[in-house]
Amino acid sequence: MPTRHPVRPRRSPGRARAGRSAPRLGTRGQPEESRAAILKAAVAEFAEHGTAGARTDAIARAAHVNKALLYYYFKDKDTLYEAVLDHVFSGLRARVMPVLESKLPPRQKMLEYLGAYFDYIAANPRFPRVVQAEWMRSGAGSARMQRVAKEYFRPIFRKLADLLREGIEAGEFRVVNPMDFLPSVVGVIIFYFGAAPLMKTLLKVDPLSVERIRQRRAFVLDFVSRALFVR
Amino acid sequence: MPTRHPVRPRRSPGRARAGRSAPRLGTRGQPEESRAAILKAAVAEFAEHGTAGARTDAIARAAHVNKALLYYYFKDKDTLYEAVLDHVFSGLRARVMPVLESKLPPRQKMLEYLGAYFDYIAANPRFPRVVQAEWMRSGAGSARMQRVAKEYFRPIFRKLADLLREGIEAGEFRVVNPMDFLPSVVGVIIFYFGAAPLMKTLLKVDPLSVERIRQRRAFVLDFVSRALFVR
DNA sequence: ATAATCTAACTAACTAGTTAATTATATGAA
DNA sequence: TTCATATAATTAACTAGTTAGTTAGATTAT
Repeated sequence: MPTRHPVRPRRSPGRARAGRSAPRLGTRGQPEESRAAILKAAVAEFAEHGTAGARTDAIARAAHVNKALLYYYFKDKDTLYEAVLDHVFSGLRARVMPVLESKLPPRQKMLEYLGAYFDYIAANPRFPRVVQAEWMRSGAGSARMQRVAKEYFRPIFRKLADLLREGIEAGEFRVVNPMDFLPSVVGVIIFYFGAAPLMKTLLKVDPLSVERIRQRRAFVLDFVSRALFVR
Repeated sequence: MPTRHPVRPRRSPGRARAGRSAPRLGTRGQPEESRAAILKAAVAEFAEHGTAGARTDAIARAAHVNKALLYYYFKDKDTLYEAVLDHVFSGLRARVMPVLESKLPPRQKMLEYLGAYFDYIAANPRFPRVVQAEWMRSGAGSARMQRVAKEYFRPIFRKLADLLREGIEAGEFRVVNPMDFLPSVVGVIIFYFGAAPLMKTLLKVDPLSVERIRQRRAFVLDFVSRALFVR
């Protein structure tokens, strides 16, 4: 028979983890911080194990929070994942939209966009993993992804399509189909970080070292520039 | 209490799904085909739901096979997934290595490689999804991924690094770090297929139509050419 | 017969989510 | 200032449902 009804010595409730150095989140005081800790832990857990593989217990543990609190702040696992997606993509949008709405000339605007996108991912190398997992799901796109697409990607995509048209008309860009060019760029930026663990074992280099990331950034901008800009 | 001990009317064993049109695999006759059917179903299931989300019941059902047969051919879910990885990557290696071992001049060899890679993925658009999920797991790379890396990626990577050196020395390629160039190329090729569902909802086009794939292929070769080849 | 191929039914373990409290703080009346 | 109290924040322990994997046997070609 399995070990149901564990007879562990019970601590008096509400005073768990007495001697810990952790600042004892929650207990009326740091609700914002508890929520944030849960979200942060969720990002890590979803990134590591995917939507289905992520364990709510593990998230709660990593956030130093009781599991029920997770359901107090977020309706269920799915809602939590949705919050993670919003966190990731609203962050991206916040970095990238100002650039796209600026009045820079096409060439410069494109370079600024690439840099902003790259920097955001480089600062949060886990994010690609969080996304990809769901990204590529279900033939027509789940209702959830539909929402994310409309809320975050459509506006960015529109601006970028405008930028491409503008640059092409000005004779600065080669003629490219946005449907081909834009996912290619995202692929170049994102894939490196996804493949980082693999590269670490294959080569003997740390693909995420500061120096490497600096080189990588330069490479990406150069790579895309050569493919897009008219010489 | 849950519905344990279901009292469904039992069919005589060994004669399940009587009136079905399915060719009734197995029962001493088509062991190869049963195995293949399981593997094929597993590819689809792992692609759609990831390692953790994939359901062995669903795989068995899709393969028109009893679940226990799945464990007869494959030790466990993990082993099945490993078989899926081997299937996917050995196929890739088979397409790509002959090109890399040929005696074509660098420029042409690179284009042939790109085309071969692209065609393999285009013919199996589910494969990127199967891989990515595991691809980007666990900081240092799981023991499983370690194996896959050594068996499939290292030889391909070596040949490609040689090709790059050769092309650079011949003055045909710009000077690029393989660590930057190669993952970029893979990203460009793969990402489009992963993002296909999303693009389908965002735009009103089928990203996987024959015509679209033809265009995409040309774009990818051109995109990479401009970034790599000296003009 | 017998060994390879295949199956219905089962179980042990896991996991998302719930429940019924418990604690701390802010608020406000006395 | 003090004390009751509402309520926001938090928890230990539990449960219902799911799922990987097993068992004990049934077919069937040779």
